[in-house]
Amino acid sequence: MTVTALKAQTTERVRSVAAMLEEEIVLGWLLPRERLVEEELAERLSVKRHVVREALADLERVGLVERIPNRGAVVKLLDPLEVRQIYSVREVLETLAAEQIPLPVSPVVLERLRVVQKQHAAAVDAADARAAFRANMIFHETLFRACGNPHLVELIQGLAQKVHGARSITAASAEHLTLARDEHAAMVEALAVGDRERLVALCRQHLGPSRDAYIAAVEARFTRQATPGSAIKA
Amino acid sequence: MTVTALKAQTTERVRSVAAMLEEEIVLGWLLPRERLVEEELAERLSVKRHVVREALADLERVGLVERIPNRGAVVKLLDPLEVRQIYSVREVLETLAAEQIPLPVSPVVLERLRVVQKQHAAAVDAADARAAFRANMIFHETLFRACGNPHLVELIQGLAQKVHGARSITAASAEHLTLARDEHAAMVEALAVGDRERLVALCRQHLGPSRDAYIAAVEARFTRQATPGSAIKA
DNA sequence: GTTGCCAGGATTGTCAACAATTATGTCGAA
DNA sequence: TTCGACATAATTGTTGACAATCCTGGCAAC
Repeated sequence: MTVTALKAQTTERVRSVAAMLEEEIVLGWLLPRERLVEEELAERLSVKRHVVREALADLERVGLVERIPNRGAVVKLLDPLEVRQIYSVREVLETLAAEQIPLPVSPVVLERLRVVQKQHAAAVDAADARAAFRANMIFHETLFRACGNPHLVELIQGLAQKVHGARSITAASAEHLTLARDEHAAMVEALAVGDRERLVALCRQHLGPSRDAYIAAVEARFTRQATPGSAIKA
Repeated sequence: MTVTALKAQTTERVRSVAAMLEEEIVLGWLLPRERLVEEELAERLSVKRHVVREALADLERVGLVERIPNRGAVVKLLDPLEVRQIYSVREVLETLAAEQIPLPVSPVVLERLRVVQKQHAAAVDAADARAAFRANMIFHETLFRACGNPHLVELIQGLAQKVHGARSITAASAEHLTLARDEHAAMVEALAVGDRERLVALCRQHLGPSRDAYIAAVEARFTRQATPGSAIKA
């Protein structure tokens, strides 16, 4: 739909391509273990192979993609243990950030959060997974940025990216999206009334569902020797 | 001195070059604000420009280097605020890791730590800054790995890398090196006797000196409008 | 004396072709 | 039929040249 890169400043195009691929992974267009062939992507995204190459290197650094020398890149499949480990660190960091947000929060931040939250809610109600994903990203960035430590925010975002591959399960699920929508609203409210305890609790709760859903999905679908009775279904 | 990359597996060479540059930054060979010209580095390190390019992209993502489109890369100068912010997160994460190390620690880890600690001590006593730097990196990686969460370790290492540029002040200082040496020994001891509280306290203390030294050095040397009486000296 | 402009040089960004490596498929022998 | 060697195809990795961009310094105009 949106032609993001028109005449970007070189390195911007790389970022743009990386972001597009990231979105496709999150939205389930690209599934775990799927091969990412440079030339193919280059043609599809209307950029040169060189750019795709750099973008894939970026995604590898982030942890969304795995690159084997001379064999190419595949979207990385996180095993449940890794997911648990990542989420446990996320919990600590997001809790920490929430605790450090100065209360009462600045009105401008609060207003921005309200706006983004409304956009997210609208996207969820319209079942627009892509818009919901984007609004969700912006919401959390805006929220955690209020803690005042950009490096902490960067870490939180990095960890979120790492499990983006895991989000393809929840990113399209109406149930999860509405839950997230309501939790966002609750967060804004807690922030508005200056209830830190509630805010922190909400942030912690917020992580659980997507983690559990992914672990359940992986254990049901992607493990090889598990679930001996059920053969491949779909 | 050491010809690290002889016939590495492509992507390994990029890592190798990035590591070399990182070392040169830490050891003060490359100073903040110094330009990193691709072709020059390529010739000096006997690799193609392409490899240097990717290595610089790596270092940019890590935060050691700043890259401006069409203008090239410079080693990043962290302002004191950033250093404080990074160290505050480091403190949380390293404390967390130390708290999660299962005690008593496995004998094999303890033995490995002892070996590395001895190497570090030897390097410090021999005033070999490079060897000390390497041993120091390995020591902390070995220590924190024992916490069992690789992603937490990765974050800790990433933050450590970010302030590597800041370490050029302390990495060559005999005073700081001997202090670090003794603290490492104390950590191993605390680990050996299973004294968690002491271990955590040591980890926390361990961070302070280099942070303070860097902030002091930056405020004395690199700020522009400060120190109005003293003109450029060297 | 200051400002604006243009040429020259240095450096990064782009590209397409080529080399190297790995996977795939076929054929023959046991 | 199964196994292994070999040829072939698909894909990544590398290279050098070229284009675009940005800084530098000098010169002229105000």
